[in-house]
Amino acid sequence: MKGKATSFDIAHYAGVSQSTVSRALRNSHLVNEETRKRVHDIAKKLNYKVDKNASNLRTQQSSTLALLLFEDPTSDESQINPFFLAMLGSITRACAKEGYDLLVSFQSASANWQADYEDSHRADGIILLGYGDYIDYQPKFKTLLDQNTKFVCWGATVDNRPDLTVCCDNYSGGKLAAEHFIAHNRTDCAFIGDASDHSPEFFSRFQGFKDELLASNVAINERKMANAISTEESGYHATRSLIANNIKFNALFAASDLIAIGAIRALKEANINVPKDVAVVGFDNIAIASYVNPPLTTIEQNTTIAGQMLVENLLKLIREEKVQSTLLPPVLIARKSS
Amino acid sequence: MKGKATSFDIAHYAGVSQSTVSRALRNSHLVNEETRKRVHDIAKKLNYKVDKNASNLRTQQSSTLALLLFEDPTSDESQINPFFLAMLGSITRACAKEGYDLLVSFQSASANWQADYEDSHRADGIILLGYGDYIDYQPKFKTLLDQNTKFVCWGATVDNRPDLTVCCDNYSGGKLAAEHFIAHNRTDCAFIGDASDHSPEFFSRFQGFKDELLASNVAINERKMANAISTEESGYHATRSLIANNIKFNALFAASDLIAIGAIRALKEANINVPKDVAVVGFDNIAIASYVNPPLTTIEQNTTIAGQMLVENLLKLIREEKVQSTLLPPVLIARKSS
DNA sequence: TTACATTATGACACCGGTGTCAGCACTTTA
DNA sequence: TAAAGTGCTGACACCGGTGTCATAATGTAA
Repeated sequence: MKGKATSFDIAHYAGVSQSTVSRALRNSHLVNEETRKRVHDIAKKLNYKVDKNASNLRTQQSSTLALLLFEDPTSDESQINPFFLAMLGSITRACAKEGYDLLVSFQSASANWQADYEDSHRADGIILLGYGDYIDYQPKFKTLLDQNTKFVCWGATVDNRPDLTVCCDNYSGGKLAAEHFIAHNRTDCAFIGDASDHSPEFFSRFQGFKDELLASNVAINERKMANAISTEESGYHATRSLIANNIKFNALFAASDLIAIGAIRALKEANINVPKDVAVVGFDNIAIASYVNPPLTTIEQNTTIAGQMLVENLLKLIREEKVQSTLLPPVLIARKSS
Repeated sequence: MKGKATSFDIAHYAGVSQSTVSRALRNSHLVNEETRKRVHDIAKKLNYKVDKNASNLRTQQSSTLALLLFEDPTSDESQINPFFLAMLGSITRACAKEGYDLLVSFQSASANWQADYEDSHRADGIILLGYGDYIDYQPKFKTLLDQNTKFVCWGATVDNRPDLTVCCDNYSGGKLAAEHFIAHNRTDCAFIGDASDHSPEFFSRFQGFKDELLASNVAINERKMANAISTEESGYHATRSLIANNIKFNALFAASDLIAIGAIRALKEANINVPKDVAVVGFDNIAIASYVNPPLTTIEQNTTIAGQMLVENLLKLIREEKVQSTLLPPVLIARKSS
């Protein structure tokens, strides 16, 4: 036998038509039990596998989802944000469970990204994963919607389509951090992240944090805030600049764990003790968080559930079923950094 | 326009035949420059994308590679070995650079894993990634070879086919660790990993370690060795059992960083100071390694180059080009744990 | 003017499945 | 016994491209 076996080969050996082979292999009730079995046996013997290209072409669907991972443009090429890697793991698993394959692609968030996996019939739907830059994305989202492309995104919201977003309840997460500080009498708070609406997730975290503090009559001083993107480097530099400007605080809320880890490095360098002088709380609960010194208190986003929800919601969209807006509850994981 | 545009739609608008459209879009020199341009313009206007299923079916190739990630069966479902995640990142990037898509699939190493992506024409070749269990894999490898499936693997070797393996020079890596200990006068060494030939990568690391020590007339005591798979938990328990048995040592070589991190936890719990009482060296240089306390000295495997080589070698196999056996040089990264 | 390249295009088979329709053999109902 | 129903199968169009071959139009050499 040269090349791979086709259904015609099986038909030949089984003495039936190719149509019958196709039906038999898909366990159609239209075929006689005995021929069904014979066909299956021969298929196994020939190590036959359905040609997905032919099958997909005919049925116009691919049993495949595509994952677009947007990276912070400034992040080191070789290092990928560990939070997204964890998401990738759970998405892969969720896809496998649903019988879908997963195409993975990295995209630079700043670049003119492409989502043509669905256009080219390689995937039935697309998952967008990244710390969304709200404003730049909207025109792209609109194009996708216009083309009736099925997609869901993590974090970033799509105008008028809350059902397309799966997201941690960042606002509540921010409140949890503030509650934690208040409970420990640390009310001289700093914030590192991006408090503009450019980065919607960070923004919500900050809002929740601020509002909860205000509810206890504590205001956050604007000078005690510094911008950072979600990298260790960026958190380090932002914290250093606060310290350099002689800004004092006894609690620090970082918009992500990587930022928090960078912040702790900067604090250590300045001989500021964590948690004695400054309590630090991060966000995400990435794997590293429990290994750093001191172990990082953080607001956990459950990546297992998040990945599952993304896949489930996307499949519902593909099947034209109704999808609910999905907001996942964050949980505070107390460790020694606070 | 209902549904997605096809080449026939373009043909209609351009007033040419579908054949010409197909040629024009692929920039065949057979079409007139002017019509080529007209076709391209219309395609853009209709947001036309080639149907990959149709194209792949006809050309019998998919421009896609599949990545099978084998996990240690005992590892926590939600946590994926960070070393493999780093590899996944670099493989994804390497694929993108070569114009290939990447299908990702997780497999349980113990289960009866499937590599039918190539059989079903979903991928042109397969990359196998995992801490290989040498013995169980060989029959599978044979099946893949018999079917003329193109594949490369990380770590595990394939009988008589060194060209199918991309691998860190684990033996030299083990020697580096031993050299490091000898240079720091720490010759009472323990080893945690799997020194049997069940786990070929760990085995080579141990061999190099042992041989280098022997070259300095230092023998490693069999009692100072404990088995572990590559998880933090496993490293923790293995180290605890050494301590519980009152085994003494002033240097510890762990077969992977995760094991080393678990080992450090166990040592700390037993009030054994790292690095003062015991110097620890790991293997892999995963992202976490530089953040743990103390920062971990480790033997780095360059995942960026490794991923590139896997993809490059696989593409060469697909193109039926000659492939060289690929052994990547490890580098010792000295940090505070030693 | 005839013979022969060259250029640009269209017609058509083909990739390997899936789904529809027709038809045959056989059973059930009136 | 004719009509209607059921179970199983084969023929065939079709999905949307790609590659081959034939052909028409034009240019070039003999």
